[in-house]
Amino acid sequence: MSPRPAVRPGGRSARVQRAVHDAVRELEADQGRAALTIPLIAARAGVTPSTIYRRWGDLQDLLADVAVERLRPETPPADLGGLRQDLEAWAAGFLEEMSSPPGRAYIRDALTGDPDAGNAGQCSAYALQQVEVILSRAVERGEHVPDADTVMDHVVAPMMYRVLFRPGLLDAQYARDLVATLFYRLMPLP
Amino acid sequence: MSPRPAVRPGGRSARVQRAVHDAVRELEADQGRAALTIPLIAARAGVTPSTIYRRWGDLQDLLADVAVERLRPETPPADLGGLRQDLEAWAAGFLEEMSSPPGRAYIRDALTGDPDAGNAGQCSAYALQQVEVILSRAVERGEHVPDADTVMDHVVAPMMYRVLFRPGLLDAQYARDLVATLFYRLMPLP
DNA sequence: AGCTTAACGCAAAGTTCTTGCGTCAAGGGT
DNA sequence: ACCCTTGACGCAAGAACTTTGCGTTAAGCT
Repeated sequence: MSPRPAVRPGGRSARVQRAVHDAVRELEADQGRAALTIPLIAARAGVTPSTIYRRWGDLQDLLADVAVERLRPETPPADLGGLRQDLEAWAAGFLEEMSSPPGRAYIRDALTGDPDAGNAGQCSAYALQQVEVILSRAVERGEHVPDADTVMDHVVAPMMYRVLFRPGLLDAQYARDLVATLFYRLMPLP
Repeated sequence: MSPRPAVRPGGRSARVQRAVHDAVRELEADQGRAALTIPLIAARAGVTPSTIYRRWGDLQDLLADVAVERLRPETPPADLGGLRQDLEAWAAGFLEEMSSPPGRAYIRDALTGDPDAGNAGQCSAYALQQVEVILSRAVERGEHVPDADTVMDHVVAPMMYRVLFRPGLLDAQYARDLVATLFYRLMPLP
């Protein structure tokens, strides 16, 4: 995993981490990402630069840490009463969030400087978890459901691919089309 | 697009670009990516650091430029006589290349520091082009073929998603399984 | 051949990064 | 409740990297 701290999560360390994360978000909003430097962030957070260098390593690692936190879903997927509706709504919201400029920036931050894909893996785990909530609710209703990996491969992956590699080919309908393809062609036969 | 030069592609500029690109690859092989710095690259290439700063901006932009060049396919996809065989072979080779440590590193380099996804878009265009070669050959044979975008969404995208977000879930069989799913479930009905 | 101008080298100034050392406080034990 | 151990922080000096102005070179054009 990346240099996520959490070694001694007590009072002071936690305070520093929060101050630094807040400083990153404030400066990012104020000055834009290109203006971010570690000395600047440290000054805003009220710590010395060397503290950040020691805990996070470099700017990329710090931004990756912040990005993963920002990409964590805040609420479970809405329950609309049926698998198809739940998946469509979740996929549309997910695509909306990920294709926005800040969303794309966070994804790229989470991907960079991360040889073993620890941060990126965490993001994928968040999405997988949301999908599994939707699927297990559908199972309880007695619906036929696809594998979570099938949803990841044929709904989440195409959206993320276009977000990262082919921006401009994205709208809310695309998410619904992928779910439709999942239902009409990829669903296990009942 | 990124600060790719090409403004005055004449003798000297071309020489400098080649020397710098070569220096990046040599140092990357010798010392590892973590050791790369612009002054080091400049020294190896026989230019002054300011030349690199002016032409490429920073290390990320330079690495992205090198990565796109390295990710350009060197040969058209093999013609094995049938769409399914061609796609399976190409997908397996593509996955093999992209999932290798250097492959993943190049992809991440191409993605980073690239707000408008110019470099990443180029990589996707390379893959699309290869797919289109395979598909148009199949059309000439009179085979039924899927859309290129369908192949991108349901074969290329899942592979790239796992390369970036879920390493460890990858083997050559996965590529073949995706092509099999394309054929049995996603193909247009004849 | 001469002209125009993008691109390069050099060097100085500014900023960022690294590192050693002393200090502080979190977590744990007596 | 108090002390002990140790990870984390602040400070400051030194090193490395980045930026920038200016003179020079050579590519592309007429």
